[in-house]
Amino acid sequence: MRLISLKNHKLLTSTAESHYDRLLKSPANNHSRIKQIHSSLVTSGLLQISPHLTAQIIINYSKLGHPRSARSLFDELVSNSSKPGSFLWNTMIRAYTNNGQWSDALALYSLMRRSGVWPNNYTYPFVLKACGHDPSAGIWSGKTVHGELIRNGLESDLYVEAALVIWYAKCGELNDGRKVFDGMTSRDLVCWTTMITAYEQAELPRESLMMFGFMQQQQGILADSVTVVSVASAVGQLGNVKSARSVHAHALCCGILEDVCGGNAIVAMYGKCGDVESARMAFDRMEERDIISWNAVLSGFVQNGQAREAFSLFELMKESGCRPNPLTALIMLSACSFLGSCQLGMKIQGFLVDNKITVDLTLRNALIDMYAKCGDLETAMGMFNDIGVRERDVTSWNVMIAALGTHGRGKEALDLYLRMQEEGVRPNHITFVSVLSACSHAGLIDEGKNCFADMQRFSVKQEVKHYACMVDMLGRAGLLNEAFDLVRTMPSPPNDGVWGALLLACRVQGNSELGEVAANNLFLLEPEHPGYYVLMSNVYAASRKWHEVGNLRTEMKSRGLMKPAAVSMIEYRGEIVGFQTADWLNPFRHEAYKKLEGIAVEMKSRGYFPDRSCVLHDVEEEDKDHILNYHSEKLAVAFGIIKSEAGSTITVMKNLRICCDCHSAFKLISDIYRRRIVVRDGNRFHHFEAGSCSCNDYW
DNA sequence: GTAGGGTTAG
Repeated sequence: MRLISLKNHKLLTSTAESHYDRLLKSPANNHSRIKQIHSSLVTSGLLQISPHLTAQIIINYSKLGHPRSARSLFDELVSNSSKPGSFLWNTMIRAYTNNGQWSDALALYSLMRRSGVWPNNYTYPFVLKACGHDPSAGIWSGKTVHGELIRNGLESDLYVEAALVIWYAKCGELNDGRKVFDGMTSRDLVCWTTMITAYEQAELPRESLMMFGFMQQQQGILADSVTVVSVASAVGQLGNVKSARSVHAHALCCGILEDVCGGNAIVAMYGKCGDVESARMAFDRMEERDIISWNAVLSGFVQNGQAREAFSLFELMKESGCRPNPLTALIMLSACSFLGSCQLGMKIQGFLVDNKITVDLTLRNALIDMYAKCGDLETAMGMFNDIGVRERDVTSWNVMIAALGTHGRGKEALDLYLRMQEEGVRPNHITFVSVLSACSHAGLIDEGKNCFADMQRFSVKQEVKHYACMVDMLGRAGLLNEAFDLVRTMPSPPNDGVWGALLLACRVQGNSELGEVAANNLFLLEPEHPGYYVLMSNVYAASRKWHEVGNLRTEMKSRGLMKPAAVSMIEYRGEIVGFQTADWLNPFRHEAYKKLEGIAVEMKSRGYFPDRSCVLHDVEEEDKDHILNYHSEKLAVAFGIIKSEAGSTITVMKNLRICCDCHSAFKLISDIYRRRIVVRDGNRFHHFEAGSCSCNDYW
C-alpha cells in the first residue's frame, strides 16, 4: 500500500514538472507571468525538489532582463543549504553574461570556486566571455582561467577552445589565440567564424579574408549569416569594392540577405567601400529593415559626401515609420556639418525635441561641433557654456578646443586646454590633435612645442598624427628644416599625413627641393591620391617649373586620376546652392557672373590688382585674371552679396583651400560691401570683416 | 538538464 502511494507521488511530481516545464518554455511569457509561476512553484514545494525547474526560472528571468530576480532565487537555494550543483551555478553565471553583467559573472564564478563547486566544460565559455568583456578584468584573469581549465583537463573541448580563441583575440593576444585554434582537433563553422572575427576585430582584414577563403575552399564549410557579417566588416575595413561584390554574391546564394543583420552588414560594407549606389540598392532590396539598416545607409551616404541625398533618405525614413534614434541624429548632424548648414542643423535639433529624443552629453557635444563647423562659433560657445562645468566630459572640451582652433582663435583654444586641466579633466590623444592644430593655425610655435612636451606629462602616447600636427606647425611657420628633422627622427615611420603636411609647408614656403622629397614618399604611399600630385605641381608652378608641372600632369593622366573640382556652397532660402566654375546648369550663374563683373570694376577703382601668383597654369597674364575672377568661392560670395543686406554675414563653404587672390579680394569686398564674409575651406575658417581676415594672413 | 561566433556609430 505504501509502495503504491510513493509510486503515485512520483508520477504526480513528474506530471507536474512537465506541466510547469511547458509553461516556462512558452514564448509568450513576460516578467509578471514568470513571477506567478515562480511563486506557485514555491508554494507547491516543487521548486525545492526540481533543479530543472529552478534553472528554467533563472533562464526566464535572465531572458527578460531581470538577472537580479534570478540571483535572489539562486541565493535562497544556497542559504537553504540545498547546495546547488555545477549545473545551476553555470545557469546563473550565464544569466549574468547574457545580460552583459560581466563583473557579476566573474564574482559569481569566484564564489563558485570558493564554495568548492567544480567548474566543468559548460562553465568556461561563459567565464571567458566575461573575462573578455569586463574592462576591470586584466589579462591575468583569463590566463588564470586558461591554466585552471588545463588542470581540469578541459583544454580540448570544442566550446572551451573557441571561447579561448575569442578571449585571446579580445585582449590583443591574437597569436596565442591562433595557437589554440591551430591545436584544435576538429573545427566547426562557429570555430572558424571565431577566428575570422578575431582577425577582423584586430583590424587585420586580409588575414580575416584568408581564413574565410580557406574555410570554404579547403574545408568545404558553408558560411552562415554570422560569418558573412564578420567578413563584410573586414571588407569594409579594406575598402575594396571588388571584394565587396564577391562577398555580396556569396551572401546572395546563401540566402543571408533575408536576415536583417546580414543585409545590414552588406549595406554598411558598400558604404565603407565608397560604393553608395550599391549600398542603396542592397538597402532597397532588403525584405525587412530596422533602425540599424537606416543608420547604415544614411552614414554610407554622409561618409561619401552625399549629405543632401542623406537628407532625402532621412525624410523617407520618417515616412516609413522607423523612429530615428540618437545615433541617427549624430549621423544627420555630421551631414549638416558637411554641408555647413546651420539651418538644417537647427531642424535636426528641433526634431530631437519634438520627438522626445533625449539630448544627452554625446548629442550636445555633437551639436556644438556642428554649429562650429557651420561657422556659427558663437552658438557653439553658448552651448558649451550651458553644459555645467562638472558635466563636461573630455569630448566636450576637445570639440570646443578644435572649434576655436579651426576658427583661428588659438589663444582661446590654449586657454580652454588649461581650464580643462584645472577642472580635473585629463587630456587624451584627441585633445592634443585639437590643441596642436589650433597652435598651428594661429602660428603659436612655442606654445605648440610646450603642448607636445605636455603629452609625456599626461602619459599620452605621441602618435604619428601628433607628429603630423607638429610638422604642419613648424613647416608653415617657415621652420622647414626643423620640420624635416622631426620627420626623420620620429619613432615610427611617417605616414601620408606627415609627408602631406611637409609638402603643404613646402608649397607655402616655396621650397621645391624638399617638396620633391615629400612628394616622392607620398607617391609611394598613396599612388592613387590625386591631391598630392596637384599639390606637388603647385609647388613646381610657384617656382615656374612648367616642364615639371607638365610631367606630373601626364603622370596623373596615365593613372587616370582627376583633380577634384572646386565647389563652393552657400545657403539661400533654406536650400544649398553649389557654385562651380563653368557650371552651365546653375540657375543663378548669370546674376552671379554679372555681379562679379561689377565687383571687379569697383575693386579696380580702389586700386586692387589681382594676385596672379596663385594661378598655377602656364598661361598669359590676362587669362590669369580671367581664371582668378571666376573661382567658385568668388561666384558664391557675389551671389551672397546680391541676396543680402549691408551689415549681414555671408557664409560660404568650399571643399578645397581658398586661393590667395580670393583671400585678398574678400578682405576688400568685406569693406566695400560692408558684409562679414565667413569662408570655410578644406582646412579652416576665415572671417573677413572691414578689410582684414581673422587669420591675419597666416594660413 | 546547461554551451560557443555578430551588425550601425566615433
